[in-house]
Amino acid sequence: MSLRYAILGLLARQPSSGYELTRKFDSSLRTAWHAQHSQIYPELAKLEAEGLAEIIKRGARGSKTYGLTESGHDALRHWLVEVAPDRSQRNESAVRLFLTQLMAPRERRLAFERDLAYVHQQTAELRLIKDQLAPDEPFAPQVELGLRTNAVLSAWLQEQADAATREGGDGPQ
Amino acid sequence: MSLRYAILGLLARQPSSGYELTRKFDSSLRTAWHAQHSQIYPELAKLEAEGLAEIIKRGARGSKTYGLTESGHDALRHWLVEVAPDRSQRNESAVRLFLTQLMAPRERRLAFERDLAYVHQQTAELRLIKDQLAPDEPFAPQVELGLRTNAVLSAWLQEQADAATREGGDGPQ
DNA sequence: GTTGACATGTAACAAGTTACATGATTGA
DNA sequence: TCAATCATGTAACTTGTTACATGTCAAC
Repeated sequence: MSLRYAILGLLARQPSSGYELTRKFDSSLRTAWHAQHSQIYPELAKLEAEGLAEIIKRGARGSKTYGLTESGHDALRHWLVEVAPDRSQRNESAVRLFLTQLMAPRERRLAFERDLAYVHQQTAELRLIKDQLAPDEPFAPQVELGLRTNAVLSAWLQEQADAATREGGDGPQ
Repeated sequence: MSLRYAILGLLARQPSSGYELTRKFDSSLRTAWHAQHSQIYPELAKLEAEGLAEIIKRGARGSKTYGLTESGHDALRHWLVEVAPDRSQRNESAVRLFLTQLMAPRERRLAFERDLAYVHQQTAELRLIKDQLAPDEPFAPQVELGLRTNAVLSAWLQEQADAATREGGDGPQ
């Protein structure tokens, strides 16, 4: 049911259309939860049918902006405060890291460098977000956590890439 | 298809039964991928039918120990080296962190403390694993990464819990 | 003898992906 | 007018969860 609450949470922060939610799942929620538009639209319809969300504006090109109803806010608060978190994860990159020792040093080095490039790019995006943050923005700590986590990850990946090189990964490049 | 490769990867590290794999998904792979036995047994059957895994031993209580075939090793290597990683994630705890500002200071503080307890417990488990690691164990760097990531996370959670307390979370305990 | 861990499986359902399908609006 | 982006939806399929179902073996 996390998709449902991720949507309720995004709508609580800012009323949005399905299209806008889809982009938010690809940007701000990228590192937390993934969803396609084909999953979002039916869920919005269900939320509306159950009275947790409502259409608050119909705009151009048939767009429908949804906002939370009172019971939507209640359901979200209840989930955040009372429901025990499900700690299970699905993270393919982590599976790959777990299995890197099965690769030859050269392939392993390349895999670490590929991940490093991804983390660097993500860090650049986070820095951009941080610089554009309004001074009263309550979202700053989450950005800070992302930057700190990325710093640790990228240092580790660099160490591992170097170790793989020493083991016979025939040097950088 | 990550489940398939997670299983192939675990079998490459060590031939195992479905029951043993189920426990590994709950322990060593806990922070990367989650799977129940009801998903693992049918997947093992498929892997065998496709010639990627084979039963190498039948033990007590009907247990079947699977190992990789040559083409199983090839499929795994191909995935690790050639297939572009899927970076999308499903992490409910991250969704919750993203939404913490929607809670009142008191509830927020309790949520951070709940997460802190979980991270502390997980850190203790990792330290235990680290101490029991054989000196030649190639898995040590992954444990180290877990410890470093947890250190960053727990420092951040503590800062956030303190901030929530200052905002009106009526003090620890 | 009965509890608990070991061990494997299936069926019904829910969640998520991929592909298909359609149409509006903007800017070059 | 053409391409890109905005905007919503559905259908077929795959993946994952929950619940049901069965049997073995060891220790108490």
